[in-house]
Amino acid sequence: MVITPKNSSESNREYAFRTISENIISLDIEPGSMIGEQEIATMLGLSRTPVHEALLELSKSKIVDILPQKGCLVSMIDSELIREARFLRITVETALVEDACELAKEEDLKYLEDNLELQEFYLSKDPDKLLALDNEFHKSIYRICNKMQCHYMVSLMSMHFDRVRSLSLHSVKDLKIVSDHRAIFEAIKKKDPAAARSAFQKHMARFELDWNIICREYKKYIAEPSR
Amino acid sequence: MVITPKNSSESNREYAFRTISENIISLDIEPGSMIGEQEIATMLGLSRTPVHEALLELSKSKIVDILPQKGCLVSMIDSELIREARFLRITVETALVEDACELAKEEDLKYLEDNLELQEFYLSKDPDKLLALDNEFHKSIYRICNKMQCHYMVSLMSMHFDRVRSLSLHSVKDLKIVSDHRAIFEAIKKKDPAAARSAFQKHMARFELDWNIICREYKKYIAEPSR
DNA sequence: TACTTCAAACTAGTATACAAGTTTTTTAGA
DNA sequence: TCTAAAAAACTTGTATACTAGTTTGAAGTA
Repeated sequence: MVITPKNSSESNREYAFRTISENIISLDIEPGSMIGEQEIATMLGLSRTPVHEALLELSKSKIVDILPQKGCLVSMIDSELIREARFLRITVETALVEDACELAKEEDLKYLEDNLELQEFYLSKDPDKLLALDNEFHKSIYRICNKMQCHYMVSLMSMHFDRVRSLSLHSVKDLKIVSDHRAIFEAIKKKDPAAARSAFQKHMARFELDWNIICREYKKYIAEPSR
Repeated sequence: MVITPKNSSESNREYAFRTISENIISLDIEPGSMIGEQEIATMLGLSRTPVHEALLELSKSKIVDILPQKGCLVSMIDSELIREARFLRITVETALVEDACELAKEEDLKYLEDNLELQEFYLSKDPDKLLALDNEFHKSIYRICNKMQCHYMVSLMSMHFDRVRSLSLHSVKDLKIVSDHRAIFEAIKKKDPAAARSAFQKHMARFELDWNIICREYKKYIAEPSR
């Protein structure tokens, strides 16, 4: 488990939530492993209470499964939940990129452009940095459309998806996501909703290809279909 | 505050969450009022802990606003958050009703039909019962499409919307929602995605009309636009 | 050795106690 | 009476203590 210092602006609960989330997404906490409240509390120098509350929130998205009086199971990579997370993101964000064509102001376009340049810079250098920029790019679309509450809900579910993207960035060589993002950006800049829509859907379709590769390489982390 | 007995299958935290939610949506707890953890804990015969955790979860959807060391504010009716909740529901459920045309089995159609008959029965008799059946109808669409995790996320945000629907059912006389639901059902039964889509969008558009009526009648509960 | 039983060592859920910050009330002073 | 400062009475955040249930492992029995 990777522990970063506590940000002065965050509460103990927020600190615990952020740290656990980061470690689950980065796979520093392995899918299928058990984590104890006391164990994490000790590592973070906190009591059980804020850790308990953080795990409670994480359990809402089923990224962890609290087994009362037993422990806290970090979920295996579950293709059904990833499917749901993808469905939600594709559905919501497809609608958003169309709206963004109308709503994006000059400063919004500037911000997206800056983000894209950083993505291009870090493309082959730092996968984790790229992932953070990717997330920020998508988040900006929500911000442009004044849908930050939706972003919170979608991002909570996206953790299932993010964990796999984390794998993907490290194992899949041929990355097209940055050029995808630029195509989406250009469509928004040209205020062309149809182009934005198709560029976004092309972007999200790419994942289908990667899934087969990931299944092969990380079989041990992938849940058996329950049916 | 209306207190129902604790269901034997639910934990104290779930009991607190359910009770507080129900009272916020039914407006038995007034928008803009302050509620204390201790106060609610005493009413429910619990300690602060499970109540605290329930309020924490509610704060994630911004239906309550926890002010540290001050108290817990039940949010005013906020048109921006309602807009977001509606956007999310319309976007997600429009996609779902299309999919449902393909995925609905005989037993699913049977279940929807039964629900519809109950809706028709309670239409002019019991607004709260009707609201519950309405929610169950929409939830069934998620179930048919295997998207229950999405349902949880959407429903958490929908509380803003639900609170207004609760007003609407009591104050708006001309209710078309049941016939809307039947139109959606018939489209799914005929496996006609285009018809399902348009029936659903017609259903959700209806709310625009009611909003003006609600604003007039319940002005005291509606937040000032912050901008 | 293999199986049972029971106790000890874990787990999370919840109650309580205290810490830290805000609001309200009281009191002192003019 | 009015103002200002201090203290008391609140609030939530967090730590700790206890409860209840699960797992584990050792002791006892065949």
